[in-house]
Amino acid sequence: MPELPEVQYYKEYIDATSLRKKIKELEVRSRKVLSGVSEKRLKRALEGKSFLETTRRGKYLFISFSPEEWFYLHFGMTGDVRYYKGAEDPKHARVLFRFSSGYSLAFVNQRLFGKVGLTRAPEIFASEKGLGPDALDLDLVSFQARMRSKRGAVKPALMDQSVLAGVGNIYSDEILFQSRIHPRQLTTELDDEDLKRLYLNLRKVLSKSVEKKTELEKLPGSWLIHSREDKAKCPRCDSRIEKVRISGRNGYFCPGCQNR
DNA sequence: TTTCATGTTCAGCA
DNA sequence: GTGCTGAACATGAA
Repeated sequence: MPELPEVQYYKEYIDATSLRKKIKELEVRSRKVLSGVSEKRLKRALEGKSFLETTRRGKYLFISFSPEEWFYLHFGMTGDVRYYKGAEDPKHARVLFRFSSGYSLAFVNQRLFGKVGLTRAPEIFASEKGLGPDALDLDLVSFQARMRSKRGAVKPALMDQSVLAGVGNIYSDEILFQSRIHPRQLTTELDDEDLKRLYLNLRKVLSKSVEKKTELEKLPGSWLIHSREDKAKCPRCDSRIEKVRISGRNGYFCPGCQNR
């Protein structure tokens, strides 16, 4: 379940569990998730080392194990990380770090759309991938400029990882709902005020979700996230939620709250 | 049995 | 080049 808030949660989870512990063994259960690195090279790079620090950019999570060596993870549509003791490995564990303490850290990724690999630095990786600035590390003026640099509908612009990194399908719907902007509204039709509202709601939605530690049921009842279903009742007005297909993804919005 | 799913990437088209 | 659509990737739930 990985958009920015979930990945941020995994980062904090790793910080709390897995730093400065010696990696006795690295186990690759599915080579499919390896990106640009062989199992052999990955094992050689990491075994005997310890994780030092973590950072996140958009939906990518980075963990250093020497000053210029970073392991990165991307979850795709499914997955998380799990830290546990003993031999009971979680289902769909694709890469496992065995610490000498007897604990393990597992990269869990059911659908195998996830990727892990190595890079010399998160910034280098981000520029190679064309990743934009992190959605929570962006000021209003740059947000406005970057959104305007992208034409077309506002929803795909929000989700474009080269414009800003971290927002996916679910949170883009939430941000647009709270900003009262229709997902098909063109970015060129948005004025400074619209973009400011969008920016403030983006920060609010993402930071509140980070705070609730991915427990969606703890998010306010006024949020769309609980009603992402065609013909569901809008949490704010009497309209019914509608489904729209935009850029190959299904989005949900309220035709009453979100006018064009 | 069919459709759909919190992502990314690529081909084809206007 | 830009934006949009559909498909592919792999697995499971409804």
